[in-house]
Amino acid sequence: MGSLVPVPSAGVRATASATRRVTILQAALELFVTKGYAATTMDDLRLRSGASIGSIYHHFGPKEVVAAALYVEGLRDYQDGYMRELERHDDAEAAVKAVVAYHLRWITSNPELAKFLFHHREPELELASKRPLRSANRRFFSTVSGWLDSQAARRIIRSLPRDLYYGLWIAPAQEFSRAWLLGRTTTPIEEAAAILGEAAWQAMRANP
Amino acid sequence: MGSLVPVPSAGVRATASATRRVTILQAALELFVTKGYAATTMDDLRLRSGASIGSIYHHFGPKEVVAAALYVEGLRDYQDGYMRELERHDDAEAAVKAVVAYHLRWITSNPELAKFLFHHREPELELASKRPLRSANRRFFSTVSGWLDSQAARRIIRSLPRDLYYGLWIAPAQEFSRAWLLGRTTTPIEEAAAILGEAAWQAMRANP
Amino acid sequence: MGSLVPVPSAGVRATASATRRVTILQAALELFVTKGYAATTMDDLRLRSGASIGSIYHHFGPKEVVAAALYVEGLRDYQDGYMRELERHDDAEAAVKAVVAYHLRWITSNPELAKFLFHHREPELELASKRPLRSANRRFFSTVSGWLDSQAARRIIRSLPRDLYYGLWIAPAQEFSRAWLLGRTTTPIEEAAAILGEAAWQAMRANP
Amino acid sequence: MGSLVPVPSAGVRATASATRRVTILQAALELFVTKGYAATTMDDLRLRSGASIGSIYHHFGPKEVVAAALYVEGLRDYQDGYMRELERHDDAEAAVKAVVAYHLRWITSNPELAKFLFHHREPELELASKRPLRSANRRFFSTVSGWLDSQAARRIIRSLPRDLYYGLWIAPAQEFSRAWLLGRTTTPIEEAAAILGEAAWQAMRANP
DNA sequence: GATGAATGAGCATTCATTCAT
DNA sequence: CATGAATGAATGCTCATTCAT
Repeated sequence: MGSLVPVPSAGVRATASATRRVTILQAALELFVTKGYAATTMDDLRLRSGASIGSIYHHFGPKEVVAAALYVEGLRDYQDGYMRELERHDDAEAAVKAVVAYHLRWITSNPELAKFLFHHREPELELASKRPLRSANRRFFSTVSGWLDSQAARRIIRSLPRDLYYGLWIAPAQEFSRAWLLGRTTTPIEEAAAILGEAAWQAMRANP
Repeated sequence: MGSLVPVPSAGVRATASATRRVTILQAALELFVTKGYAATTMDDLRLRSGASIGSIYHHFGPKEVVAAALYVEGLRDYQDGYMRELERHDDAEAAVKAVVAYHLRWITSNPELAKFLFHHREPELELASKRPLRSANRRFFSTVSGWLDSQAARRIIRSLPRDLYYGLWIAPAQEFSRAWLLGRTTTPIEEAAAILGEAAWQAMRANP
Repeated sequence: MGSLVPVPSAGVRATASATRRVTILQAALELFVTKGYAATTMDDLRLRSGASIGSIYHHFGPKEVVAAALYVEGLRDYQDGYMRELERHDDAEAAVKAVVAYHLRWITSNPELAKFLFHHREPELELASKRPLRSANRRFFSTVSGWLDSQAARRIIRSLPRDLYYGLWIAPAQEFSRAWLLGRTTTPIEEAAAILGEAAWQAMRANP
Repeated sequence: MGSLVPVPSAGVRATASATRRVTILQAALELFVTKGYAATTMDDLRLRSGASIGSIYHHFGPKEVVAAALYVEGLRDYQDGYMRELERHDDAEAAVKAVVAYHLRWITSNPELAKFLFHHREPELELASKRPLRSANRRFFSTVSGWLDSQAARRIIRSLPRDLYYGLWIAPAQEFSRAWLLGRTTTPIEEAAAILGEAAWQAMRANP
């Protein structure tokens, strides 16, 4: 889950440069999270990854592209898992709770990537990742909205303005994750998942 | 609410330099929010504020300090209003809901400041504001925690791990505000406040 | 000896601003010697002297002028003492040795001023002090050269090219002083004065 | 003697960047001597060396480092020649005089470097060159002191406090060189060398 | 693929100096 | 005489990016 290393398809030899690519992405992730995107220099990246400047440009091009690669690959991984939880559960209650638990699990499994994706929104970065990001987001939001709509149509989940669902469902878990990433929590993840999942369900269920 | 302009006490003339200081802060806020802290140059600030480079440095010093001033003053204003809501209401339910409404109101009244405070966490910035920030945060968290503890002791609010309260209470409203600031909401603020306040109360109240 | 404080002539009240002037000069001396002229800022001077920027400019004008005042007053004091030793002694041997002893005494009595005058030649500074300096130097060199010529004419001191006298006479003591100012000597001043005076005399005396 | 250009070993092509490095050092030397270290800007250096700002920083880093490189390489060359004279001569008298002559020769052969090393002590500069400088100086002083001690032990040279030797030996020649560098001498170097060498020997020899 | 020298626009910051109060 | 806000040219240095080898 959440790996940046593309699993090579059968019969496709993982080339040396695939390794180099991943090494650079790993270094970039650590740096972006520690110092921020704007404050990370290509030279920082050279030192940490061990690749030469020329090599970094060979594999990625401008700094923006390194960040974009990281961003898109991370986001896809997160969103894919999210949508998989929706598919996996026929029962709405189970699905709502499973997503909360998944969110917490993903973040604790990919803490660096989570910090980068969810906490370091530097305005400079937004534009870079536009193209492939839009498509990923569109797919994700239409899937989730579709699921919500169908549940609401069946009176299983409350009919709410769309712009309120996401906050009620994920935001409390998100806030808890933020604190967890900063090392400021004591509650075990499983316990938090149970409480936050239940709260999400109560907030979203249709009234009896 | 949320003004960066210190209201001059009666009989005290607002000095020219107090004006200059505020002008610079206003310009900085707009720029930081639009382009981000790292991408804002001192020359941008000079052009927008009308103050000379020398004058900016005379009043603040390094760029970091300008941002820190903005950050601290904004945060204090937000937190003061939050704590005032707790004092104002004897009834826990009313207080919980009032805080949610306050949060939404503050953000819609101070959209620029809200973006700067809540959405633009650039790692470079964190350190700068440390000293005075810590004390403000300490005061805020101990006040809020104290209130929660006393309500929990009286079995009015659920006994929960501390690290979960904040997410259940404010995070959904926060998420909604984020969307509002990006212009991606359609639900009117008052309606959102009602729904989110009620949801917060249900998530936090002690079970009957 | 070597005081920067002008002794007020009888009946002339030392004004408050004379004090201020001297305070600034003292601060400037310490700073120039510690950090160098170029690296000393007017703000350093303000902080160390306690005078406001405006006040420093009122008393001296540009930074160069502060340095020039220090330089000229210090050099005059040194040269006056030097020439006084020549007048005081009829005997050439006594005069040569007395000057060596005087040099060491002056430097140990005015260590800061000595560092400023003799060790910190920053090219930027030269020009500033030109006018009044030239006249002081001219007077000094013509006096000393006159004395040497008359002694040489009487076959008491060797006839040497003029450009060699100064090195043979003072340079060894100068070198010792440099080490002393850096705290790198152990020999007591009086002992050094005796040895260096004798050596100077042997190097300069006419052969029997 | 005194060349900043590293002589390429046979068969080793002088690389382009070695050339660039030397070009920059040459330009720096001229500028530091003319305007002083503090007053020389990186842009001056760019213009005079023909290298871009980026290239200068690529090869050296901060301005201090350029000066330090110059300083250390120059000092080593001077000290190496000094020590070679001591080795070359078995006879103490010949050695003492040879060193005086060497000093004058070195300075007249490397006038720019000599000005930089011996006359432009700007306090800002001292710290930069510390590390490699200390080791060079330590080696030099222990070699020279060792030589002096052994001569003194054999009663060939006077037993004097260590802190006086250097001044008696070299300082008069140093003072003459200073004047020579300023164009204020008329005596030919060879004549000065003879007189100053003899004077140094008389000041340092053991009494018969 | 890999390397690192070269480039130069761009930026934060400093600082001497002026001048209104 | 004293003060300190205001000014803006000047400066050291950074850094993304290119390209010849």
